[in-house]
Amino acid sequence: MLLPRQRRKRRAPRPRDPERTRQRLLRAAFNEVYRYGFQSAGIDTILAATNVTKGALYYHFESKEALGYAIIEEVVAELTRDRWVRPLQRSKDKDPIDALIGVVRAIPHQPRDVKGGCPLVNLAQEMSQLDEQFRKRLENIFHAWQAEVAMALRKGQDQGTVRRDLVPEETASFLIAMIEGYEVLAKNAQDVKVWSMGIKNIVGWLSSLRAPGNRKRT
Amino acid sequence: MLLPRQRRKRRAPRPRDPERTRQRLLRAAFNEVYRYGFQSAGIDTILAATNVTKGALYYHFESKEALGYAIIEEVVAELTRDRWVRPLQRSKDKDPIDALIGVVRAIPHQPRDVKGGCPLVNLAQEMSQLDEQFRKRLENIFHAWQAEVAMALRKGQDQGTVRRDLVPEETASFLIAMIEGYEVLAKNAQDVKVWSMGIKNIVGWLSSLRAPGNRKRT
DNA sequence: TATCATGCAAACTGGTTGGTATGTTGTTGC
DNA sequence: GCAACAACATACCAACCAGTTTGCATGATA
Repeated sequence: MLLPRQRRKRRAPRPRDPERTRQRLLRAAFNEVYRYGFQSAGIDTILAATNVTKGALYYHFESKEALGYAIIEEVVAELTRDRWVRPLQRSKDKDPIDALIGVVRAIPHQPRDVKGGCPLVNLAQEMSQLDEQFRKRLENIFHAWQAEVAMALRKGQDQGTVRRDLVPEETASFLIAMIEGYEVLAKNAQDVKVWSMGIKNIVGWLSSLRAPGNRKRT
Repeated sequence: MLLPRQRRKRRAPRPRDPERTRQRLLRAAFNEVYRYGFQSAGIDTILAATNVTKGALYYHFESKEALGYAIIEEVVAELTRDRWVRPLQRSKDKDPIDALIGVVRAIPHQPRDVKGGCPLVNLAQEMSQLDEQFRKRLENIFHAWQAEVAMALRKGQDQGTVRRDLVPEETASFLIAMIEGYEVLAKNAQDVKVWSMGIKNIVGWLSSLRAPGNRKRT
């Protein structure tokens, strides 16, 4: 029983908006997880950053894992769509290599982002081996990403702007690996310059994918 | 006070060899950290895997962090030396590109390794942003790795077997980024095939570094 | 106006965690 | 053969942590 004899004080009730509460929780949880990793992110710390109480959290999410799954499906997946899927679909009529270069250059590169690394990689690195549910959700995102890049490359092959000797899916994975790899290096160095150098090299490599006769200067 | 009236039972004393005990602790701790990450690796779990007691651990290491530092400096650094520094130094007289291809192909690729990812990346990913002491030690390893690859490339440039238009240090970082990137992808997929494909592409890229006129078929 | 489900708030709990205090044993120097 | 130190073993602890229980306010509904 909770405080049987004494009246409990309650904080002044705030306007009720469950969906808003849920979103606030997701955001704060994402930030915590982004910084400390899923396992080390504390429920209490997340709550402290939101002015939401534990009761509310466990009303919206069954468990810490459920919260983690929601972070991936709603926050991380959305990030990827924002940075890759939509930009590539918007620039459908451009040369795909130019489009890819543009997207790569547009990856956030503020000190905050570089030092924090890629949210997708952070989670994959930590959880893929430990929890199949995490892994599958992360794989969906990787797959959507790769499929989008592959589609752009294939289109370029049809147009004649991209070399025909490369396999779009493999090349897409290669590009993703390069990006994630540099993201890891830059995060370890905690240095934006490492990232800039990475982008430069990746852009150079992307240019080498142009079909002969379609070379431009970069 | 500990059990003031009752005699404590003690396990049968085992042969004393402090250095051996230390190494056993390091190994077990590395395994735990490799699997669960540093923050989530439990002291008690590590001890359970070793038949060593907490007293012994805290006799050899001041704190969990100190244990982590030792893991990096002694176990992870040694792994990198084994896989990169020594092989590259042993094959000094070979074509550096051939040597690099050999080393890349020799990276462990058993299911265990692929599913666990790269120990260096695992730790860097988790700790670089959180603990400067971890970060610096990991950076030393990355740096030694990069320097070794760069040196091989430079030697190739002098020999005329490697393209002169590339900057050895940058290209070395690029290679490392590719490897780590694929390591992340393969770990997330928990699939050896992803890794094999990565190696294939990396080897292809390495071949493209050969100086014109020195091209071989791969 | 009474009722009831929704959306929380806050105290509480049981297990885990890194770390410590202190006792005990093997070994080494004298 | 004994003191002193190195190398542990064991019990213990405070803090923390995910999750639970119960209470309560509020708006929708009857």
